[in-house]
Amino acid sequence: MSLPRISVSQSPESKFQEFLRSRPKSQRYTDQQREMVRFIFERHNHFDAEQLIDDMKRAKCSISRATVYRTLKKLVEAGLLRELNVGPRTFYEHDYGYPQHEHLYCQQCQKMIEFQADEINKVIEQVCLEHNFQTQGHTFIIRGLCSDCNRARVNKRRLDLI
Amino acid sequence: MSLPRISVSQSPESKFQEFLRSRPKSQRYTDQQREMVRFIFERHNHFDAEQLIDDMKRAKCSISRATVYRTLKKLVEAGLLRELNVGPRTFYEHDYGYPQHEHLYCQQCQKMIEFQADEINKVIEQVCLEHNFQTQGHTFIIRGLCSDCNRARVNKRRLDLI
DNA sequence: ATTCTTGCAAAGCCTTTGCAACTGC
DNA sequence: GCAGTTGCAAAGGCTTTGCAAGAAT
Repeated sequence: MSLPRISVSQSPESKFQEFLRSRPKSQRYTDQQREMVRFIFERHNHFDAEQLIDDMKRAKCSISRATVYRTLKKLVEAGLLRELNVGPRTFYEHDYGYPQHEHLYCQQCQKMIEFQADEINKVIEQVCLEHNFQTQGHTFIIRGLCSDCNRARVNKRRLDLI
Repeated sequence: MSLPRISVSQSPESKFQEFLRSRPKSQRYTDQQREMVRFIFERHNHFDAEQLIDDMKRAKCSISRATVYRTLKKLVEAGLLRELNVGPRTFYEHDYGYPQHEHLYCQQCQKMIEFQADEINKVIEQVCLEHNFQTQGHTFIIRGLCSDCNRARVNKRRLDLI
């Protein structure tokens, strides 16, 4: 959507298959999982489990709530999706084939805006070194009002004053 | 605990009282709230609602689960506490009287380590400028293994090899 | 006296789980 | 055919809420 894709050698689907095969107890790639992976990687956006279930239902995909939750978990493990905790909600977004980035989150319209900032990685590296901490991931979210919502608010205030 | 307090002119208690009085519909400062504010600000740590309820119960404070949840919300609004979303869980920590900082979160032992990094603020400032975004707060959490857990893991691996 | 707060228990959300039927390998 | 997966519905956490009784101003 906003950032350029990274070119990757495998399709998300085959990468997931490979992941499943590589598990200690080899796992199976089912029709439901295939449908779900395709559905998710045909779009790029941020979603949570319930939204995905609704969207897939609307698109006439036949998959149960339980399977969606189970498969989301596997997709995160497989490195295809990234979990994002905004407030108490868990969102998901593409990880595989998409560059590292952070988020602006509009508390008004719930929009997520992606941005890249290399300085972040330097900070992480340095702090981890200092604290002898072995990083496995990070979350950086800036909350506030996006430009649209901000403009709308200013205009409203202006009207209120008349 | 790890960072130096900031000197503040008011006690958390009176700051909260002032906040309550200043509300559109003036709100009341009750015994339960007083007990809770004192309990929280006597220590410095990260906690979630359920932990707090347990701890207060153990300390023989009489306050109901519902009131704890209601009061936590007010304390955040009042600027006394800060919400922290780690995974799907909501933690709280002192905000009033405590300097800005970010967190390392050990996924093994759940420890929270605080650190300060001014560069973060520069990044925020610049990104917000670029996107015409009005910031209201941010979350920056680095997840991984703390030095203790890391050492334990390395030792375990060493033993496994013998 | 009025209006806000409390405590309780019930309801709500989101997520996980036990189990019998089913399906990929 | 075996082992892993599905769908269902029930159960689990955590949080919110309706309401009658109680407390602050």
